[in-house]
Amino acid sequence: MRAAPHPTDLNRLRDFGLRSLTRCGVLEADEERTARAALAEAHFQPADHELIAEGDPLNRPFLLLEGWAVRQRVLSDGRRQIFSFILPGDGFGFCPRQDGISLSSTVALTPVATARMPLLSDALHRKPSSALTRAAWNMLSLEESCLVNETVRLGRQSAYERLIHLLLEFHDRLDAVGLVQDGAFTMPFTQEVLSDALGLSTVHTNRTLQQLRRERLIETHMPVVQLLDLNLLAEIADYRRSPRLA
Amino acid sequence: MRAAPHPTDLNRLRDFGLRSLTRCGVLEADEERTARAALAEAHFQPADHELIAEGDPLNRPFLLLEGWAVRQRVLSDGRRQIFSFILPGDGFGFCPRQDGISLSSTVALTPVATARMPLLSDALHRKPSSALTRAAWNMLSLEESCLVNETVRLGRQSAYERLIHLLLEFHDRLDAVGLVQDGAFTMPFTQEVLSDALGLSTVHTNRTLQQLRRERLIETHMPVVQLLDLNLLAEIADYRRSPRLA
DNA sequence: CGGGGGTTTGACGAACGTCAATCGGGGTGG
DNA sequence: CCACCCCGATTGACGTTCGTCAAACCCCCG
Repeated sequence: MRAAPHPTDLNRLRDFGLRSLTRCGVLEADEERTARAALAEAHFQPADHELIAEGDPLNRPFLLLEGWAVRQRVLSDGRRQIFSFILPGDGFGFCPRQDGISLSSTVALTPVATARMPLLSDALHRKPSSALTRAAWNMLSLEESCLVNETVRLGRQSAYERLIHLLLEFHDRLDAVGLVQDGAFTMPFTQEVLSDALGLSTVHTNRTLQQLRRERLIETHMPVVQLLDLNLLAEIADYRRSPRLA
Repeated sequence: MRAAPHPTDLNRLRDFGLRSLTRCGVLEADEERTARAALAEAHFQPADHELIAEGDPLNRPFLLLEGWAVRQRVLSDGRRQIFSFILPGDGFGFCPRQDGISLSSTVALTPVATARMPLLSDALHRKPSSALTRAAWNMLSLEESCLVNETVRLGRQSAYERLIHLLLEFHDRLDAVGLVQDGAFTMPFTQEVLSDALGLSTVHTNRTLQQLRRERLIETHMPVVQLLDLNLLAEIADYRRSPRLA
């Protein structure tokens, strides 16, 4: 828990949360009431907090309102693979099975604000026409498409391509929730985190970043990254915009 | 289309399909009728047939009754990444969104037998207590856990560990549908396919296979592979049995 | 007997990892 | 205000894993 946040902050977080839930259309009156009530009680956790541990039941849906988190698995000798990033507006902690067990752990990269959102797992089993139901599906579906992108990066792309591809994914996902300005966004974590997502050593990640800067494809004033030529970058990395973000 | 299959064959396939649908419990009477009707019309496709193309709508669920298929993406320069294998008893071609679009293509590795199974996507939106609904969720859920395993292999494991890990996954998944005898199973495709799943060159895959044979960890009489010491293999590759298979 | 696809081999090179030292900036205690 | 410290970024030297290329081999089939 952080220090008590300013009320204005809470309002901003609540509005942000509502926008995430209504991305597929307007909510029913009762849904909106429930959502507002849930969003009124935001939780704040510090960086490195383990939000979900391996083995935890996946029956407590959350909405991430602020900050970054990752889903990762740690091998017995300490190697870590980050396989997905959770960004503001993303849901996590739920799965369509009632008896789902997490096979990975979910960890906050930065201080985060989250809200319990039981609504999300309820929505999964309702009429597919409801806006909330579609929003919940969208979240699961985006997760899968990101996982597929990750396997392609890791399996068949060079370090150079991989890094660009991941940066573009960040750009598009953050852009969809209004967190990009002028091609610039915040990447509030160390190069080690980036390396564990890209399957590279930190040294090599560092050198690849330098190369991108030298070639004037990106500019960094950490933690802010700016992509200088989206189209060129997308071509280099064979990046395909995800229709799930629209 | 292959030559018309022998009726005994059709019966075997139908029974196999029913077992897959009832893995989570007995079906309702009407569900079973619908399933039997669908299974009565098996489709047969040759190897290399593209079952689902990139961009196809994901609204036609199938059940794979026989043979192997993969989901893959091909980069613009021809590099291919296979990110998941579809085995007998697995469902494919559906997704919880109504407007889902496939971002990858699904291709038969061998001649395959499939059955249209609209029942599966209907089930997604029904009461979570139904056996069929749980079976449908199970399929999607297994898919995700396999994707996570794949990213860990590709991102943080050596060629040697990767290969073992994937072989163990094949073993467990095939075992769950009765296609393993004595630790031996059929892997009916070329080393190139294996390489495209492991993110390796065929040459290196070949050498890694040889190493496993030399160390007497596996035996091969292609296309049959036998794993000689499951526990040792699992320890080497940090392999964790998936609870989703039970 | 010839041909073709898949497997195997060897030689070589490139991409990436490891180790260890250095740098740089923000925070902290004196 | 300054010295110190610590963590993360950076650099260099070197090693290893894995990729590439090209040839040979093997087996099945026509």
